[in-house]
Amino acid sequence: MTRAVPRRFYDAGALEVAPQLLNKLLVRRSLAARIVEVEAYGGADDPASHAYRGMTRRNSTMFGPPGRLYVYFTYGMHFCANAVCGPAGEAEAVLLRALAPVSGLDEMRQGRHQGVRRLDDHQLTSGPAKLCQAFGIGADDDGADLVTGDRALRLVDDGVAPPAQPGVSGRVGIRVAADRPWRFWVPGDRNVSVNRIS
DNA sequence: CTTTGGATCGTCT
DNA sequence: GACGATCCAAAGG
Repeated sequence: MTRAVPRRFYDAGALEVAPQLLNKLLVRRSLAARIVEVEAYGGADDPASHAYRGMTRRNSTMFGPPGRLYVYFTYGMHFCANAVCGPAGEAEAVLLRALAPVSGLDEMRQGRHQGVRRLDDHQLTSGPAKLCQAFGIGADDDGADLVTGDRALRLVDDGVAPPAQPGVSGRVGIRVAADRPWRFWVPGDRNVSVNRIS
């Protein structure tokens, strides 16, 4: 059975919500994929967070109510997506780093028409920018409500529990506070983006 | 197999 | 004006 993830799920801080997000499903129309890797980002207390230096036009969704999607543009060509957590104003969020495709693989493959070579299933959503390409997530989806599905993006629970003992490591791709063990993944899943442990 | 560099531009200093 | 919560292809061992 499948049920929507309720608003109160996001009330806790990002560090608490992040591992609970593992094995939940991201759904958009006929597309569905299981969350297998995430990272927690704090607010004013986390130097690696976009919210560290206060609210700006770019990060304002982080400062809003929980349960919404914070989408940002980076490296001149990539989007990444986060689930906003905690009370409004705290500006905490969980970055979706990797998914395991469940349905709609052909459409995901189309969204990711990059090079000429054929992509294996486990390469469709195995990275924060890749999963946005596969799901067609862009600037228009910043602020999307994951509970009401106002942009067709929802998080649902199909009964698969989060792993009792998730993989844990420092966060990827940041320079400051990289030692905080705030990255979590489903052990053994082939879609996890980085397999180095540190 | 690992390492490196290019792409590409909105955001903040 | 510098730099990213990245990805990919090409070069190197």
